[in-house]
Amino acid sequence: MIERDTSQRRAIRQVFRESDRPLSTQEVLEAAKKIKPNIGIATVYRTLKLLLGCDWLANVRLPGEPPRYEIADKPHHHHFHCIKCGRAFEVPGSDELIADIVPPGFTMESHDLVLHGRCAACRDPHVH
Amino acid sequence: MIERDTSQRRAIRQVFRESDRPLSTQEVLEAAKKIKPNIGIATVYRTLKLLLGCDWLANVRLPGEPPRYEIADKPHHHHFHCIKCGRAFEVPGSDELIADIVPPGFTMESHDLVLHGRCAACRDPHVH
DNA sequence: TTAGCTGCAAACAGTTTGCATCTCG
DNA sequence: CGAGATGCAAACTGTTTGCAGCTAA
Repeated sequence: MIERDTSQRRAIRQVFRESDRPLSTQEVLEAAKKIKPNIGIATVYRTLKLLLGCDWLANVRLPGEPPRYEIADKPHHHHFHCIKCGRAFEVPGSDELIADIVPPGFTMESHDLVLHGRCAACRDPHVH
Repeated sequence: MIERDTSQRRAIRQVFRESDRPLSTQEVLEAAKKIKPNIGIATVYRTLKLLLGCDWLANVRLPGEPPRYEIADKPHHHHFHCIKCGRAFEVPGSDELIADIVPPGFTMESHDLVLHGRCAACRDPHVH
């Protein structure tokens, strides 16, 4: 799927390897610019699509948020979306709980669970 | 919150009252045009925002899908998104289970849970 | 009558695409 | 050298906003 190993593509993969949370397109662009200063947004979009297509990246879609991306080989987990700083975090998955609520006759193949609240850094409700 | 009862706003509320499923912006526009043919898309957006603000409408956001809206008076529930027919269904909420996985230091205020799979009508994997 | 609402079109924001140039292999 | 990748800017799509005219109360 990946045809050539260019410095731009190397920079984008490095950005994801060094991140512990899912990144939006803009976050990828900004981080990649620190490695390859004149990389363009079109290259970010094209590379994200490429890395999704070969399953090197996975799409993280929080309802109502622009799409984010993370390396695809992570173990199953859910996401926590901070309502103050807007960042997304990983939280451990617990699946048996969810299987119980599938209605009779329905077959569940996957699920998305997103928690909304304040992350540890934004926990004080008096500060904003 | 609603200041005036105009024919456009009446048309949009009628559309939701007569729908048994969440509607996207375009679906609202098309249905409202049957009642008020020259209603504009800007009025739809403005009215949806207004009806969300006064909690007459609720936002139904399935990850990766355009936003939909439904009348807000429904009890807490999750959605099951059928990967074959694309329809969204309600499933009962089960909240205590989810509180357990919030990481230390984080504060959860709400959550979104979407199940993906086949509904009872689409359960046979050989048919498509 | 008049504050608030509407339709239109222009403005915006996020994403994709066309193209001349560049570069990996 | 040449196919494929890049950066730029223009094109697109979905949503918001400015404004002159309209309408509910």
